[in-house]
Amino acid sequence: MLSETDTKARILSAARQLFHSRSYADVGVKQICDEARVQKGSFYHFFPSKRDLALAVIEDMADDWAHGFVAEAFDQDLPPMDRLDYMVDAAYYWQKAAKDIEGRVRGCLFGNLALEVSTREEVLRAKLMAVFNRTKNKFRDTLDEAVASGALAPLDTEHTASAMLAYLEGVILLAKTQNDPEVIRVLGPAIKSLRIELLN
Amino acid sequence: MLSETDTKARILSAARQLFHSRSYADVGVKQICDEARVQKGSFYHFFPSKRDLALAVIEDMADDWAHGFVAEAFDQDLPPMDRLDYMVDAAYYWQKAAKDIEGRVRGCLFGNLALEVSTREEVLRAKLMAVFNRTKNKFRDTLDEAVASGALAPLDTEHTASAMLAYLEGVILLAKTQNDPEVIRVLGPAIKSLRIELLN
DNA sequence: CTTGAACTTGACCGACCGGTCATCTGTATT
DNA sequence: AATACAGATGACCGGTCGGTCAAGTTCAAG
Repeated sequence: MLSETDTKARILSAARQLFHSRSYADVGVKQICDEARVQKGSFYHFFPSKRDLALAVIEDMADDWAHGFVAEAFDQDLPPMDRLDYMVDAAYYWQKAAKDIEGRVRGCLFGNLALEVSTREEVLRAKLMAVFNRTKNKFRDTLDEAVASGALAPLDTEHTASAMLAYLEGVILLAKTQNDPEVIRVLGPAIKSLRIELLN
Repeated sequence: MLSETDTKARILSAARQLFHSRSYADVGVKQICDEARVQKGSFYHFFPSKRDLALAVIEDMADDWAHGFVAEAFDQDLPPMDRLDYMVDAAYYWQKAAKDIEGRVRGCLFGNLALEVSTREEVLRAKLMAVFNRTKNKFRDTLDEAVASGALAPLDTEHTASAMLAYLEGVILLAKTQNDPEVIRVLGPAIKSLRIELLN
């Protein structure tokens, strides 16, 4: 037993790709199945609904993301503030690669989905919020470390971390709207200038 | 002559509302027609396609927006840097109103559409980019004025303006994902801390 | 009173939507 | 060899999609 064909993985991979370069509502289950060389019935054997597939795609991507370049960017061996630049660089190169290959800046899958489905799929919204929260915590830990080491003057690390995440998403949004990854390279580094002061 | 029924206006209004609280792909022409109390055929008398409707909605909204609170926020009588706070406040109250009424933070219509359709509707992407560009120019003019008056140390106003717009969109994205307008109130004011230095 | 254009109506189109299901196959356990 | 179950198949479902169209209706200009 142990089943383990790669069918489920193929579906996830195809769905991720299609959701990312088009959108959730614009991609049908049929297209995903064709792309993954799988039959409709097989699809519904693994996923009870399209929504559940999206949920799985988000989880899948969040894992890859967390163990991929987020892990690299937030490498403990890097000076804290350098990690922010690393994060921006990674975003730039990733979007640039997509543009070179597909001709389109695809933006951030999480950001894309968040704006598209938040108002009508509560489960997905909550999941995406959790992903953002985890990322924010990475930023916050980095800022805490920078403050502790004296590389950064004390500030409200929790909220500044949120602000930085927001800025990164905003910059990627603008890059996608202009279909130009250079936007990220030009605007990205300013993430380090964001500050939210401590109250009291 | 001069036709002038309000049919077209009703369609635009219904479409704006529906696109904003759901999404472009998720709202059908039929639903828009029902909401506007108009027949399908009438719809296609005024708009050659759904895409053209979206284009008109964006233009329509951009006008209201420009003559509405953007005009107020960028009021020449306000001290330049105060205009930024005004802009953030306006975003906050607007999203809060939506949340109080519909129970959902709807986010920015332009940002929502930009992430949803940029990769597959070039015309819409270009239009949205133009709207963002005009807004960025408002920011830039404000920063130029602030620098001229000595309220702000010299910096790259063009790029800082873009950064501020990106940040605002990012903050709204986060607020929508958390379905909580307070995010805007907490993170918003940090828009003034963003800086992109002049080269050389 | 007629013309013609602006506008409205609602039936209709083929394609596709998300989802279901009975049936079959392949394989691991008994 | 018999059982059982995960997985795969493809036809099928009602409904909706964006869009079309021929046939009205309304009304101002000639």
